[in-house]
Amino acid sequence: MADDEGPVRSITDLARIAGVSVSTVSRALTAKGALNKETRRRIQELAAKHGFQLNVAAQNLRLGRTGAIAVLLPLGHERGQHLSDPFFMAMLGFLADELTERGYDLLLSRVLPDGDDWLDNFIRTGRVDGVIIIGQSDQSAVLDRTAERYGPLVIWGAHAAHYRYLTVGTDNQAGGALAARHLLEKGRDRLAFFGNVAVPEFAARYEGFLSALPADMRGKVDLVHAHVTPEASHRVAADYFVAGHRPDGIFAASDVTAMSVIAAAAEQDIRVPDQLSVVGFDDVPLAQLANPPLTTVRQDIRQGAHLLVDLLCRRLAEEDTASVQIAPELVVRESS
Amino acid sequence: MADDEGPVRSITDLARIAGVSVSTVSRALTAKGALNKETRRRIQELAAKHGFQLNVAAQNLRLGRTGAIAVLLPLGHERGQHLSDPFFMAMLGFLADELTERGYDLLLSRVLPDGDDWLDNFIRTGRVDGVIIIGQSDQSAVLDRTAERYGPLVIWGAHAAHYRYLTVGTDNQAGGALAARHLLEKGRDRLAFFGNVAVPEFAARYEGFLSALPADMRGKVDLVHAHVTPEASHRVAADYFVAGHRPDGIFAASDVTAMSVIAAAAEQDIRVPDQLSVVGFDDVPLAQLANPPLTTVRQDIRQGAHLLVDLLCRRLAEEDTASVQIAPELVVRESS
DNA sequence: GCGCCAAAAGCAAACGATTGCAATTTTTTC
DNA sequence: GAAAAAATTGCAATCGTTTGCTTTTGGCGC
Repeated sequence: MADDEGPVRSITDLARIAGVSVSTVSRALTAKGALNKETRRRIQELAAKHGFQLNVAAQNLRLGRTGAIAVLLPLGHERGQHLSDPFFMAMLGFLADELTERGYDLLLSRVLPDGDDWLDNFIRTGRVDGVIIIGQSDQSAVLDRTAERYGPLVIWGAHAAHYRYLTVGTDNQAGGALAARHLLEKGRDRLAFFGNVAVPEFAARYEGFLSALPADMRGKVDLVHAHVTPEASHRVAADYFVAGHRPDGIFAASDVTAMSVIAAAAEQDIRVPDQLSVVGFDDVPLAQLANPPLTTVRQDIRQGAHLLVDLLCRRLAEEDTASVQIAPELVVRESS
Repeated sequence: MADDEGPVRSITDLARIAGVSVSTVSRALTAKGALNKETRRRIQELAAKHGFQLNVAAQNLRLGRTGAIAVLLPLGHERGQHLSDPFFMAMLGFLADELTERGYDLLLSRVLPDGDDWLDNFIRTGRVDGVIIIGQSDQSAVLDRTAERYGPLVIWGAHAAHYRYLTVGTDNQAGGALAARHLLEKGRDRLAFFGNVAVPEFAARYEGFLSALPADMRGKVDLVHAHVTPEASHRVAADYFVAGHRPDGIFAASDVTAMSVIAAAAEQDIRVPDQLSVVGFDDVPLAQLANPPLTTVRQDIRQGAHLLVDLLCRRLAEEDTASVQIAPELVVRESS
C-alpha cells in the first residue's frame, strides 16, 4: 500500500491517510455517534495496522475528566512503614484490579498529613476523578470537612454515625466481640489488648472486645499501646512481658502486632497457645504461616475493595450511597 | 473586594479577574519567562486566594508528556496473590516516595501477560512517560524486544549479559552464595533449595547457591519447585517433609517460602534451627517476627527503588545508563 | 523633546481529542 | 422521477495550557 505517510501520532494523521475527516475517525474509534459500519471497520483496521491508539490525555482533557482514581494512604499516626503492612498491599492489589476493570487508572500516593488542607490541595490539583482513602488515621475532621463539598470520596475504615463521609469497612466492633468470645471459650480470663486506640478502627475493635466480656472482666483488661510497625510493636510486647505481665489471652489489633506478641512471648519462654492464646486481626496471607499459625479475625479485603470502587462509581454517577460494613469472620488456627 | 466573578476554574478566569492576559498568568504561575516581579507576586497571591491550581492534564497535553510513571507487575508465573507479597509492597511504597519527590504520579497496574504485545500495547496508550517493571517474570523476550525501541523502561530484577534492557536488582548470585556459605559454616551438608527456577531471579539465587558449595555437594542439593504464594509453597513443603525428606539446611528463594518451610517443618516436629537451618531471601519486615526469627539475605529495597527511579529519569533525559546490581547482605537471626 | 532599547504584557496558534450542527449523500415514499 | 426523510460525513469551536512572536510601555541618553 502507498499509505506510508510517516508515523501516525494523532487522529489527524490517521484521518489524512484514511481520506476522511478527524470527526469521522474519532467516531469510528470511540464507537460513538452514527457512522457507516463499513467506514468504521475500515478505519479501525487502519488504526490497528498502524498501531494507533487514542491519546488518553487529550481525550480526558476534552471530556473534562482524568480517567484516574487516587488511592491515598495517610500516614497520620505511623510515619514509618505503613505501606509495608501486608494488609495495605493486599487491598491495593484488589483495588488495582477493580479499577482497571472499570477503565480507571490507579494513582498511588502516600501522604503525610500536615495541617488541615492536604486533602483539599490534592483534590484541587484535579489530577483524579475520585479519591479512595485507605484508613482515616487521625484525619477524621479533615475528611468530614472535605466530604461536605466533594462527592467522589470513599474511605476504607471504621464507621461512626456522626461521620459525614462515606466509609467501607469491616465491622470492627463485631470483630472485637468475636475475638473476646473466642478467648472466653478457651477459658482465658486474664486478658490484654494490644493496639493504638487513637486509630478509630483499632478503638472500635477494642470497644467490641470489651463489650463482649462479662462485666467483671472488663475493667481488668490490660490496654497496651502498640504501634503498627513490626519493630515498634515487638519492642512494646517485649517490654510488657519483661515487666512481668502474664496474661493468658491477648487480642492484637492486627496480625502484624499479633506476630510481634508471639515473637516476644517466645523470647520469654511463654508458650503459645499453651500458656497464652493470641488472636490477631486481618488474616493477612502470612498469618497461616506464622508459628504457630495465627488465629485471627478475617477481613474480606477483596470484597472491601470491590465495595469501595463500586460506591465510588455510584458517587461519580451521582447515585445514592450509604456506608457499608462488612461482617468479619473468626479464623481459628493454632495460636489460641 | 469586588473580584467575585464566579468560580475560578481556568487560567482564563484568573486572567480576567487579574485584568491581564492568559499568557501573563501562565508565566506568573510557572515561574517561566520574563515577567515583572510585582505582577507575578500579585497573580500568585490571587491564585492562592481563589484556591486555583493549574490543570495538570492540560499542561501535560500541551507539554507533550503525561507526568506519570507506570509501575507494572507482570504476573507471568503466578497468577495468584503476587501483589500480596510483602516484598512488592515495600518496593511500591518506596517507589511512590521517590516518584512523588520528582513530581511524577505513580500509575499502578498489574498485568497478566498474554501474548507478546501487552507491553507495547500499554506503552502505545501513551498514558505514561516511562515504565518501571517489577520482576521480569517469564517475559524476558518481550522486554528485550520493547527495549529496542522504547527508551524509558527500567526493570527490577536479575541481570544477564545478553539482556538488552536496563535492570536494577540485587546480585542474586552473590546472595545465593552468601546463603550457601552460611549453611556450610553451620555444618549443614544435606541441603535443599526451595523455589521456582523458571523465574530468572530465583534461578540466579540457586545458581549462586550451588556455585559456593564444594563440588561434591553440588550434585546432591534437592531442588524443590515451590511457588511464591504462601498457600502453594506451604503445600509443597508439607508434601516434601511428609515424603520423608530430611535435609538439615534449606535455602528458600524468598522469605515467604522460608516461612512456609518452617511452618511445614513444625508440623512434622522438625525443630528449627536444631535439626534444620532455614535461610530466606528478601528480609521483609515480617521476617524478624517469624518464629524463630528468620535468617535471610537482605535486599536493600529502598536503594533499589531509588536507583530505579534515578535510572529512569536519566533515560528520560537521554543520558547514558547502565544496569546496576546491589550487593545483598546476610542477616543472621535464629532460624539457622 | 526625540529616538532607542529593554522589559513587560498580549496575541494567537498549537497540543489531540470530542461533538453540536450543517452539509452532503443515500434511501424511501408516493 | 422528485421531494422528503434518513443516514453519513465534515466543519469548526472547544477543553486549559504553553510559547514564539509582536506590540506596548517606560526609562534613558543626548
